[in-house]
Amino acid sequence: MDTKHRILEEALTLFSEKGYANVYVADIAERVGIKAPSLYKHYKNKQAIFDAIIEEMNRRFMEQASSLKINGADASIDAEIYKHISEDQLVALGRDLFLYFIHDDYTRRFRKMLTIEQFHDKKLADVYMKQYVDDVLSYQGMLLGLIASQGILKTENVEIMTLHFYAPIYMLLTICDREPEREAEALKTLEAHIRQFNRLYSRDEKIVQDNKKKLWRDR
Amino acid sequence: MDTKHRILEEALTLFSEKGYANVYVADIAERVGIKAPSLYKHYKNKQAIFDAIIEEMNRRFMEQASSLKINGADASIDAEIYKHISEDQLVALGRDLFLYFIHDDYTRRFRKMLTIEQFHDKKLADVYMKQYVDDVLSYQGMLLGLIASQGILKTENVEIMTLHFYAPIYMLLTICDREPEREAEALKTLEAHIRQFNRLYSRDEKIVQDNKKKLWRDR
DNA sequence: GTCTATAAGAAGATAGAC
DNA sequence: GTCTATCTTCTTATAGAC
Repeated sequence: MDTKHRILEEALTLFSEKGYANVYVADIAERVGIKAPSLYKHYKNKQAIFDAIIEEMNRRFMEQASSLKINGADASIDAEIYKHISEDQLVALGRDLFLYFIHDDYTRRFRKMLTIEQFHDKKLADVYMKQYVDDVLSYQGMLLGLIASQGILKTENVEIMTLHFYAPIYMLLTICDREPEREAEALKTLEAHIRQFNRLYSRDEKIVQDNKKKLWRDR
Repeated sequence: MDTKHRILEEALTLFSEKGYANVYVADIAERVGIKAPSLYKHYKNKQAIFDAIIEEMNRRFMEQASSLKINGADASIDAEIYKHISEDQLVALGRDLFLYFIHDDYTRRFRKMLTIEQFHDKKLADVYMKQYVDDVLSYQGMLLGLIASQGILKTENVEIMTLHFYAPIYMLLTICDREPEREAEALKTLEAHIRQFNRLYSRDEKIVQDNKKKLWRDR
């Protein structure tokens, strides 16, 4: 990897651990394996490094969003997929979302950095909210809406249903960001949450019971 | 208010807005109306001011916790209160919790400060989690457990039920901490959430309860 | 307890050789 | 592009008068 990009990588790691103000240009340089003054050949100053990180994140985020839109637009395909969704698939849906957020290295570091710096700059707070709250609710809402339209779920308010699905996942995420040692516990809670969510929102208790029996067999 | 305590107040305000590293001793002094060197007659150094804030928060928190325990211990009184809880009262319960967290000045500033500083010191992360996640879940879980034991709510897993009740509130709280202009929207969502929560967990929909009762007894 | 003056040191950034 | 040497500025903290 070229030096210019390695600087961003190491800076992001340090910013996510200590926050912008507590990271010194010399720290970043040391990690890259150069001296501080050399760093100024690649970026104008410390702030420019931070800005470049935000810019790269925006780029990645746009990419992701546009790829999601392509899938989301073709609702006929997604509807087919979610028509016969089982409880296990719903668990997998939540679990995948959770594990992506927590294990994807770039996402994790970027989220931590935003958490620290969000009150320093309102724009960062807005980016955080969009990326980890609003857009996820919007996307998950579309999926759950599809499932509901298939008559599997109750005809409650879909927005609130999506909140009920995602808010616990978000909470477990904030727990694991701060106390990574609780990840195993969080995964158990996550599964219990989604199974209970499914029981509550299922239109037919019998379906739930059948799924349970099936689940038991499949173990 | 005496100077020593005013220093804590102004420091907390500044730390919650900019983070420890971006607040200069001279900033705190200016707000108090003295010069920086005078501040050192009250506190040994900048870190001592921060530590004193944490200490005072611990004191307040202990007070609160012990008063909660006193009420919580006398379950017979609480049970009486929650025996005939209505949906509106449940909405009020969630709304009060939300508004306390968001409008209590000390709590709000302290939570913001912890949010910024949590990754700098693991102890702070633990304090944050205890105060805004674990202890709230524990207390709300006790209340909802009482209500459930009165036969009003479904006999689902109470821990998960509590997560379903509080996680959306927590999420709305993080939204409003970052984007205060969304408070009105958040309050509407909060009410819709709790009413839907109540519908989902209410037993009086015609649901086959006999098997579940058996399950509950056999635990 | 508050002030002015100032020491001590940290950290960002530049100059100029290689 | 990287280095060493150095400048500059900012910030904490102390000294000592009042």
